[in-house]
Amino acid sequence: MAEEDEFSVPLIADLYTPPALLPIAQLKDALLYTIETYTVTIIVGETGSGKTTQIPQYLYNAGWTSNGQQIAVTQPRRIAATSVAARVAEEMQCQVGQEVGYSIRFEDVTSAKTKIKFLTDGLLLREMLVDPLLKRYSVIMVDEAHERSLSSDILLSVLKKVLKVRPDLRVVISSATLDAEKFLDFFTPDKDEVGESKPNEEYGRIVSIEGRVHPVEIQNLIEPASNYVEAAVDVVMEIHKSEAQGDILIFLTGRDEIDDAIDMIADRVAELDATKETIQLLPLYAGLPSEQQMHVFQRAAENTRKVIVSTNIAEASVTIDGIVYVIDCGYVKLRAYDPVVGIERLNVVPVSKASATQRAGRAGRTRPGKCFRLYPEGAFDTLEDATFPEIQRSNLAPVILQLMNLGIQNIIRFDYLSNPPSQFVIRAFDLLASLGAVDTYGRLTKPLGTRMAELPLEPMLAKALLNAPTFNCLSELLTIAAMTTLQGTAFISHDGNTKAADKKKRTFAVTEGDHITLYNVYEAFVRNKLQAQWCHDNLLNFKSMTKAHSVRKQLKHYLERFGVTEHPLHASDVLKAGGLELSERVRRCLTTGFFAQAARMKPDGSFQTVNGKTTLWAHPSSVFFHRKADWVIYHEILETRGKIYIRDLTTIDMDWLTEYASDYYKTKKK
DNA sequence: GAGCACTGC
Repeated sequence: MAEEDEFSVPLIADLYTPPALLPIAQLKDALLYTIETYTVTIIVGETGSGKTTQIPQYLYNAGWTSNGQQIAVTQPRRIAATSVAARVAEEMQCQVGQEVGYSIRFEDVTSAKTKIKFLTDGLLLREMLVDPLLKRYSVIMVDEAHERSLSSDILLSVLKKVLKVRPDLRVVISSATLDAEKFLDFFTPDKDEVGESKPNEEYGRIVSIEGRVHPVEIQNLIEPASNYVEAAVDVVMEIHKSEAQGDILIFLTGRDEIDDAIDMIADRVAELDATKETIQLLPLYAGLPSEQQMHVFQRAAENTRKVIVSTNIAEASVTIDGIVYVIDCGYVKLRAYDPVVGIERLNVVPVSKASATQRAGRAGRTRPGKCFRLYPEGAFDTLEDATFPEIQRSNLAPVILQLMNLGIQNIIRFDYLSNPPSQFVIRAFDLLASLGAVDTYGRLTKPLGTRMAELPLEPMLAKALLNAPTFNCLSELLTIAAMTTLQGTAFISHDGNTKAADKKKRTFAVTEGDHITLYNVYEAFVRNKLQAQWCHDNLLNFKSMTKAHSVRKQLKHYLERFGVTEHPLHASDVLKAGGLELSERVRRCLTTGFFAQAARMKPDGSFQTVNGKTTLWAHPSSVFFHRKADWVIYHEILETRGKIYIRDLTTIDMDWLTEYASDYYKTKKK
């Protein structure tokens, strides 16, 4: 499925199939005919079919860009957009940025010559704010639509609307077998909208392209594993003892399980005969610093079998060649949103059939492989066909803002691929109304609501940032907003030494809390000239800090466009701000966005929500994990293993809650 | 008291 979206490693000649030999080449004419004749074409392309790289070239050669329009190909991930653009540019013998280019946040590598443009689906949605009918494109290909990400679902919905006005536009959707029909049904216009000349079956077609992968033999356990980590370790040792050479990829659900499995395998390996083939153990998860992630791509030493123990990141985002054996625990950790309490949870749930199939396929990229599923064969049939769409598991406030800003009036009756539960929509509207982004008629407010929608930030943070000039702390809020988007990745620990990292972190910590601590970290980074070495010495993630720098710059541009700029503090401003200290102004400003996420510390160090119903805990990364506090607001709340953690905390006065959100707290008391 | 599945603008 995601054969092209891998880390940008150099192409290895013997893994590269010349385009003319790909199965898709035989279908070229049929494909072009279908796309020309039908408005929507669903491509069911297996792994290795070459759909992503070849179809845009076919369309280009067939003249779909000769009238000055472009072909857009959307990807769910940045890495995919850049690496596929590089591959296609190479095949077309041009430089990336010429006929073939890509566009992702912070990086637009396109030019006036660009005809084929790869971009993230989220960015294409943003483009629609400027070009609502996407007139610059003749064809839009939405790749990996079966993953059902929030932005690709939304994109497909708005494309359906665009097609009603632009019958000349062609939409190509790449999907897995199981939901091809669903996509086609979705795009087929309702009966009353279709004229005599265009019966439903004339609107779209499904085209299947076989892949070019090796067979993977599936083996199941007879009984369900009582402990799948232990079962996985047993299977690794069994493979190592009795199967031929080849690397092993294990799918587990999280970091703790990965660490446990690695310890257990290491113990078992120590008992082995040292003269025989040995095992190299490699963890893989998103939170791992990227240098360590890169180890999984390195060839193992002589007589060494690589065993990669991974989260779901290896299912589609990271592709590793040379895997011959896959061990699939059958579970995945997924986010679920609880609209009643307003918190997100991370739950371990059974994978879908599509996921299980994709995981197994990871064993057949280089040669025939084997997949060991740690559950009985019959259990497969009980799995869901596809992973629950993200839109049914998420806080919808950002989505709703975005849809409204695209001119969608009726959010409840909007044509979703899968309807989000109405509870989710109601909760999101409540929040947006309390922030002043929508009025009592459910319309986006101007300019506040539209500006919040345009900023690439969550609504609460966007609101606080837009309020910053009032508190004369725009520069500070820009930094804080940029740093909180890093989601805790600023601090790293070399070789798992979290003690040292915590100690370093304390040198930046302040009693006001995490936001101002993060501000101090960024300020120090800038004072030290954005140096990698300085980050390394202070146990900071250089890549993350550089990202914060880009985000800050981008946010600043947005605010300048809105006519909101930083200005020095004049005497009159000081008076307007009540002559308050900077840190208090920052904390008050944050409260104007995050008032709905307030809590009070109890003597035992835990926190309680305003309504007293829920117990929360400071995340261990917070300065309040060790320190005392009274009232705080927090940026993020997440339940994991039955305990609710809050992250990025800042102290406030209780009075500020009613000062800045009197309506919100009045209605809550009722 | 002890942690974060995965993306993206």
